[in-house]
Amino acid sequence: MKEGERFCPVYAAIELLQEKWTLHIIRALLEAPRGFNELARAIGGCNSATLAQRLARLSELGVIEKKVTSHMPPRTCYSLTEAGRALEEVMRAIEAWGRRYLRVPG
Amino acid sequence: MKEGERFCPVYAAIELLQEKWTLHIIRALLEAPRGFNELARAIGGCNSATLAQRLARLSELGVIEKKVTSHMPPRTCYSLTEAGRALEEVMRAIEAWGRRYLRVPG
DNA sequence: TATTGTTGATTTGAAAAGTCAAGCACTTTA
DNA sequence: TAAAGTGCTTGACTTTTCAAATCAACAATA
Repeated sequence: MKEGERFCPVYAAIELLQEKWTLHIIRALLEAPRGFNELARAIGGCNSATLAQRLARLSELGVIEKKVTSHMPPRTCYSLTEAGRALEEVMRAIEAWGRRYLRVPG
Repeated sequence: MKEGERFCPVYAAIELLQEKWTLHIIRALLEAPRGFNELARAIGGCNSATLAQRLARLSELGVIEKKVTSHMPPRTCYSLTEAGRALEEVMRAIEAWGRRYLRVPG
């Protein structure tokens, strides 16, 4: 919450997007729906405990959707909801900025 | 780095923006240049140790600029560089998304 | 047939990151 | 004269993230 205790959706959006791995998850899911481990690999090796927590939170907020297609062996599919897909504009802005202003360090 | 060890500017941009407080800092500085404590208050009470570290990193990457106008009593002014100002588009996208999709919880 | 490798998680203890409170040396305000 | 403000730094403490082990069931390999 913060910012004088009244709810600010922009502050809340920033709080959400700045959680570690969240933007990477969005980026990967914008590309294609994925399973749990597949997603972990796609975003560059997030550990499963953190990933599970992020996915739970994003699901709870209605940004992503989880479909279980098999129980044992486990098989799940995570995809973006409409709200999630709307983050494509944020991603595009970040991509454009990164390509324009970030260079290989050293 | 990650993503097969070759440098990906988009991955790097995400890594930068997902550091805690970074987006809040950008947002506050897009509004106006500010001093250290003023900035801490504006973004909702980030502690000084973390803030100092974030500002150092952003400065190093050329996103913000630090000007010392007085040594004792100390007085500094942080502002965005061109690269920093270019993040306005990212902020605008985040703002639009937050207002459209985030509601007061409960 | 037996081993190995998948799948989506959860649990562990240890490492890393972030927070908190105090303090610095000095000016301005009350 | 005292209190409050400036921009940080330091060391102790708490929270978050981490890698590794583990699970049951099946597929593919040896």
